[in-house]
Amino acid sequence: MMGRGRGAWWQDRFADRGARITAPREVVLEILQETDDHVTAADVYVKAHERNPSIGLTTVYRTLDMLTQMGIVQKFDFGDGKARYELVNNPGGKKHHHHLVCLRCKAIVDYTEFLDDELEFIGKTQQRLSKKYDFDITDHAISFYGVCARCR
Amino acid sequence: MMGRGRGAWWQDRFADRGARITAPREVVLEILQETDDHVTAADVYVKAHERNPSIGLTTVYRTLDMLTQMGIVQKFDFGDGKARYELVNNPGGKKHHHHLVCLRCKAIVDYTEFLDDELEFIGKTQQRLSKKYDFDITDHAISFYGVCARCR
DNA sequence: CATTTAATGATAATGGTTTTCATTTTTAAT
DNA sequence: ATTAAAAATGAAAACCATTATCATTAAATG
Repeated sequence: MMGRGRGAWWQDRFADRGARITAPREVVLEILQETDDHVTAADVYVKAHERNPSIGLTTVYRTLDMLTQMGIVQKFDFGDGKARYELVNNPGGKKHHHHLVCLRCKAIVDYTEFLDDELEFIGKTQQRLSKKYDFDITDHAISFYGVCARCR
Repeated sequence: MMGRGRGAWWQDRFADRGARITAPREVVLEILQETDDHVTAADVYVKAHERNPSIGLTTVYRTLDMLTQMGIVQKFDFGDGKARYELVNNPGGKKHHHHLVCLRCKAIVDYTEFLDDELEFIGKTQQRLSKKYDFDITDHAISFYGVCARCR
């Protein structure tokens, strides 16, 4: 139903990198796929620990970091002292979106509108940057900052 | 030469907010204007302390935070555990730019190219978002993520 | 099965950032 | 000016998310 064999879509990416598919890593991926929020490492840890009490916080951090480096997860910092994580491509989950951040109360609005123009612009820019700086670009993030109605 | 009276461009913004123009704040602004880097709070503190040893680290943090909320400074987190700050509009300083981040070594490339297309896209999107979500948008950030040549 | 390598988890340590609180400075009022 | 009220400051302590350490366990390899 997805990918080759009976593995999930991300398993091939692990293989390419020589990373082992372990129980804790599977649990973390599961959890990320089930949520639509920007979760913190602690959030993931709590849920992971419920399913498998042997999973430690350290491993959650390490796994999230690995996934970030692989481009499977995107790491954000909205300014409240905790990093947030979310799947880059969540099949059947939340779709591509960007963020609108209130500089006062740190509220986050996820917007999915107006992405048609973006597609063209990002595509072209990514290609140019990629070539000029010899980067293997896998992702991007756009954030707008301002003050929300309630804080004004 | 700039703004009204003999004040710097940011003084009016302070007045509007009822924020006082104090010596430590002036020093922090000076320092930010003199650099083209993404400085950490500690960086600013060291320089500020040189000019006026009575300035404390706490005040530097508080000032940077205030400036961020006012939209005068942009705060970044590139994933190395320290927040970075830079002036949004630095007259005579570094020009508008965005970032290309290596997910492995966390190297940052500031790019200033290809901003013509951006101008149009960002302008339109900002206006739409502003209206739809009732946000007073003052700034934006675009980041591309990938793996640099050396890490590949 | 044996061996090597990777991954894990409990704990301790780290360190950037924030809180606390007494003091000082600035502004507004008298 | 003098005084009273409010804002800003700084030293030190507290916080807390994240990372390093290291002994143990699990997985891949031949």
